[in-house]
Amino acid sequence: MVIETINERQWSPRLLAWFAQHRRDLPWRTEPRDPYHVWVAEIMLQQTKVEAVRPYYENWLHVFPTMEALAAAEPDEVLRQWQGLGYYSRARNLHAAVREVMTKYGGTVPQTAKEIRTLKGIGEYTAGAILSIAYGQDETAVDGNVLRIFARVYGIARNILSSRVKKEITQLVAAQLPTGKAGMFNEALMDFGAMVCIPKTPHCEVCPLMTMCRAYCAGREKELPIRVTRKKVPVENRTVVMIRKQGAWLIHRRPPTGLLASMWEFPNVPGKGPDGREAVRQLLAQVGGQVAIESHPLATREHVFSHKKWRLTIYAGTWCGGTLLSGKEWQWLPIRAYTTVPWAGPHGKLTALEA
DNA sequence: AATTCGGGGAG
DNA sequence: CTCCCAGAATT
Repeated sequence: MVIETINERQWSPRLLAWFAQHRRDLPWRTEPRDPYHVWVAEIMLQQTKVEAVRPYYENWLHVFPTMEALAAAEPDEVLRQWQGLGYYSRARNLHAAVREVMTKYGGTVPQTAKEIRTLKGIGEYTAGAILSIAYGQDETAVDGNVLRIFARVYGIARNILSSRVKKEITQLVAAQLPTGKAGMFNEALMDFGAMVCIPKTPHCEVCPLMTMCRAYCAGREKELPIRVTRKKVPVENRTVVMIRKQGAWLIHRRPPTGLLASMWEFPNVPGKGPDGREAVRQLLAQVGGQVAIESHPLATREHVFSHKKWRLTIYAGTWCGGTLLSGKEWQWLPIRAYTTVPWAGPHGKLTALEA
């Protein structure tokens, strides 16, 4: 097979040829393209699958066939028609923006990027989509499909969700935009991304760009694109007690394996409030001591790991008696020697609380 | 740059 | 169950 290089190459004709054969017949693609229709479709399609949008779109144009009709509607009625489609700000913004078009632009959807971008709910992508599809302007419309396709074709192994990569891909799209056919190209990318260059398992065997796709040629089409999301880490409440006996703190060495292995910490247990304090008291009883724990926390601290977050509630406590079982995992640490042990995560910083 | 905002279908 | 989808607004 001949491997073609993608840099500097104009491949939009190949995609347009594919589009001519495989273009989806969608209700908002009636000719001539109406700016209002394109607008409604683009808003509904934000983060929403085509099949979910289809019935809503048809109903919408039935209930609000024109911008005049939509502008005249009550907000509750507008929201009612959107009910079930999700992201309800889209409906509120669309309603407000259409009203603005009626009053401020004489009922004509603005034809410049600058003006159309001021309308509520119309961001970078939607502005480009409306201007290119409805008005035939040479504008890019970079959405999730485009980011995925370009990341693969150009072999971009970086986070497509970062603004930097988005900007770079936008430049690549602009360089590829066929003059006078930007709208068609943008729609071709949508269909291509929905039918061939799909997220998980792309259909490379039928792809018209396979010979020039860097990801495919490297056998990495399933590894791209890369999307790094901040998955919310679980929060773990822990109760920490700083126990003093004369000039020393009672500290504990963590297990030799696992999180913060073998590092030293103040006595602590999962949980918070009275239950947490009671759990610490019992823990120390097992070790051989009776302790009294203050009823009010000394401080709270949060510490973020890659996979979890500790929310620490720190109490002061006093050693009331007993003998510490001999062993290597507990010891009394002279206060002035606090820098001599390796502290587990945030525990070292707690020494500042009771200096 | 990170969060929030819905709902549904695919894997 | 997780991921992802024709994103935008807010912080």
